[in-house]
Amino acid sequence: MIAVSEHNAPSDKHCPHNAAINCASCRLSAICLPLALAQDEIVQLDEIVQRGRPLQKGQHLYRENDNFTSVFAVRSGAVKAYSMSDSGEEQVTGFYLPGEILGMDGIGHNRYASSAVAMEVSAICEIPFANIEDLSGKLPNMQKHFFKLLSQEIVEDQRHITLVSKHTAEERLASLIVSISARNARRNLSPLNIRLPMSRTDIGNFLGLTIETVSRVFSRFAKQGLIEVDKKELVVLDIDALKTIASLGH
Amino acid sequence: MIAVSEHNAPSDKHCPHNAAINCASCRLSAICLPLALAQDEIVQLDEIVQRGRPLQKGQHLYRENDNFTSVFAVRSGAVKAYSMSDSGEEQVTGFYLPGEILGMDGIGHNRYASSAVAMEVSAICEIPFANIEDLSGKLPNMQKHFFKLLSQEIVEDQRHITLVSKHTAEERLASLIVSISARNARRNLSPLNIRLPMSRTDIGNFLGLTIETVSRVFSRFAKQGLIEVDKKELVVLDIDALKTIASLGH
DNA sequence: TAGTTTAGTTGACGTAGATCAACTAGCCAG
DNA sequence: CTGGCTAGTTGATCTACGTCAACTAAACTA
Repeated sequence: MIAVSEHNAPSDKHCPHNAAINCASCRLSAICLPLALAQDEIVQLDEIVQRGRPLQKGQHLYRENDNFTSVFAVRSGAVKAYSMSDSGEEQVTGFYLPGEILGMDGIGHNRYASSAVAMEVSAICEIPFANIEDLSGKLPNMQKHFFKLLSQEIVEDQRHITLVSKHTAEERLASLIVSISARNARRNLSPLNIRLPMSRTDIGNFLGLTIETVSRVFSRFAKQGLIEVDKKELVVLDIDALKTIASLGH
Repeated sequence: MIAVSEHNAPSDKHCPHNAAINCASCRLSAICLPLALAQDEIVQLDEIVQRGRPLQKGQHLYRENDNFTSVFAVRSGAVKAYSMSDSGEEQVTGFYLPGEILGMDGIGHNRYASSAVAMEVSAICEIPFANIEDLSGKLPNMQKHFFKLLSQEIVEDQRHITLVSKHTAEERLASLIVSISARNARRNLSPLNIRLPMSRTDIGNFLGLTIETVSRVFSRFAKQGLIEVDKKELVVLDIDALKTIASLGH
């Protein structure tokens, strides 16, 4: 009934898992490499980007404490990053959708600080970091771009701290829905028909809530006519109401 | 009775507020510029670092949405960073002690994402970011150093997310005490005699707790013989117990 | 096609920490 | 020294969310 996913059967040449044999023609480049780079600079970047076989659901891109070698761009599908604390609990640190870049937490100590796993079949671009450093020394725009990417992740993480430490369950979930909706819009997908690639458990973990609370809040939003939910398919009926809830003070 | 602070009366030439007329002789450089730079590279950095008058308590270093120009290193004193959400609540995003660097959240959008205010009289080094970018293009070690700094802040923020979303009040406060103790040790100050530069309100805000809960947990720790507290002076009696509590799963 | 497993929902109840409120101790102004 | 102000402490009560438990429905398998 609700059908949004663009990643179903990797079959023909138009399939996003195989499309985009280079950065210049990749329709995600506007997200992945915003404004920063000139045409000839993109060509240089293109030479260092590696495009592997699609990852199956559940396959890892890297694991916590692996040697840091590369950052990764999601081309299609969806990836979850999570880390394990001393005490053994899992903390989901982020969801990465097409056009988004992950793995930068590994730069600081030459080891990934989190693990990354495909939540569904995903195509990934791998960018060896040594080459980024090289290229950044030569291309000021490239350097600037990665400084920005890192800085933006800091700002997002700090917003997330506010979210989980000062906001109610409803505000947290509304905020996640609004975020995914906006990221869909950025890729020219419907901001109102959303396929959630992650489980309720992952959502709860990410938002600092239990699975039961997530489920209850989904039900409550549905009862209030803000959304329709059917498993992982989500129809947003009143995005403005959700935005209001999301930015409500505590 | 307990006296730890090194920042009392800025008076003579040995006062840390005025000391260190250059990076090479700054006793904090080991924290501020770890390993990365060669001697002659430090000299180049030194030329772009600006050292202003000491900031008085309550004075701002920058404010949220100000144009981003520089990052800052704390030379003495202590600085608090905080941001304001749409809904108007304050979120303390970090405490910065001597040798630590702040302001990097401004790189991403050319505006600071937070405000920074001195919690006590503080001496600050200002490093214009345009110069850092320049120098990073020339000195690979410099570039690498700032990539690392940014990445480490991401990792810390993610740990903080785990702390506030999955840990109890006792675990959060123990974690903060252990962190400040370790940062004291790094500067060759006593890890057990600590002066907390921030108010209970700031601690609570940072940890996602109310001031009352912070107060109660301090009292409980004292009753258990783990610490002695007198206002902002803190004596750690059992650091191992605190470390155990801090890393306890939820 | 029955039987098991896995993901999610819903309800009843318990609890950590928030809220509200009273109180104490410095500390500055006059 | 007195009165008001600010920062912190402590107690009594309330509540949002966690916990525990029962249930439903796909999806997997044998």
